Amino acid sequence: MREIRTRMRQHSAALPSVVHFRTLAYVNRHPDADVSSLAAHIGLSLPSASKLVQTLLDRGYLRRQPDRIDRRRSLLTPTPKGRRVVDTARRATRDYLATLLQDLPPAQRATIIRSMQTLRPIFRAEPPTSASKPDHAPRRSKTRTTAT
Amino acid sequence: MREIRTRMRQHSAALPSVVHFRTLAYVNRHPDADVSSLAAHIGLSLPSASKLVQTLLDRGYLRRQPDRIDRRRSLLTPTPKGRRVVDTARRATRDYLATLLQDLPPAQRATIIRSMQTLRPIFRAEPPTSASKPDHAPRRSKTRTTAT
DNA sequence: TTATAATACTTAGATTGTGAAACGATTTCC
DNA sequence: GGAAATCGTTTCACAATCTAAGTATTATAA
Repeated sequence: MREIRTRMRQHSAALPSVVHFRTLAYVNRHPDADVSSLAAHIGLSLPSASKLVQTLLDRGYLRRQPDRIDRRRSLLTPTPKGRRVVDTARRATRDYLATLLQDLPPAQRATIIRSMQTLRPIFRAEPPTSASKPDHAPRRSKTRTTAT
Repeated sequence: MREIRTRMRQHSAALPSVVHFRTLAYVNRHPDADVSSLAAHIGLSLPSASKLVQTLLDRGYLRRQPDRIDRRRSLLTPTPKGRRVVDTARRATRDYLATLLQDLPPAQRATIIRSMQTLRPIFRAEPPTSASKPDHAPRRSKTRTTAT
């Protein structure tokens, strides 16, 4: 499973860091994303998320617009370029996995598929317990919500 | 699967970063570990690995001894404390997963187990392609073996 | 209505982790 | 025995992160 991520990174070309990629993936999936929710999702402090957004913005992966209703918020949306990066990486990963599994006898593939179907809802449901999915964020402070 | 890691980190208490944890896990599993092989495994440059080792050494997780045969090498071994950290995290993760899956009907659990047995050798075998399993290492240089 | 508090974000400064380059020590090869 | 390769550390610069402090906006309440 670790290899899945490695692959994703290898194919995401211009996007250096995991954090960058996760940010784009999140923004892709959440049309109402703002800086705070991003910070929570990535497991980053708000200032860090703010700078992260700024860099991604500078590099043309992201757009930032003030929310019309609450003008304190910055709404985040991917640019076409940003969307392309995520799509490409996803596709590459899928292809890689397909290659890896293509020689398995159909029965075993079926078993795997059934397992995944069982596991998906379980892992989808659980994460809330572990706060805001702070996968790659050490968070050293006393305010730490999650990691370490 | 991401959650597995999150959990491991949550329970590893005093060990802040993923890199630190992976380092200890590697050293635990490879009695002949030296700085270079660690760097390769973690996907870090040699200088970074060297510093990483120094920190872990300062914090009492690791020992470093010159190799008797080749005195250029520094052999790395975990201290009891380092071993404990890995063991504890592993156990906690296992318990967590067990809890998560305990309510599944036995048939489904069996399916998952069979899947894992199928997948394990595949993922064990593949990684070489992606160089030295550089999971969490962006590696910005031209010498980059993997990431970005 | 206006003042106070809370929220969303940004900026500033310090710390840490990383890599490249350069160096020292040791081993290998000719 | 000497050149080349290997292993590791040190030095320096840069990027990412955090905390603390500041700004702007919205919510609350007197």
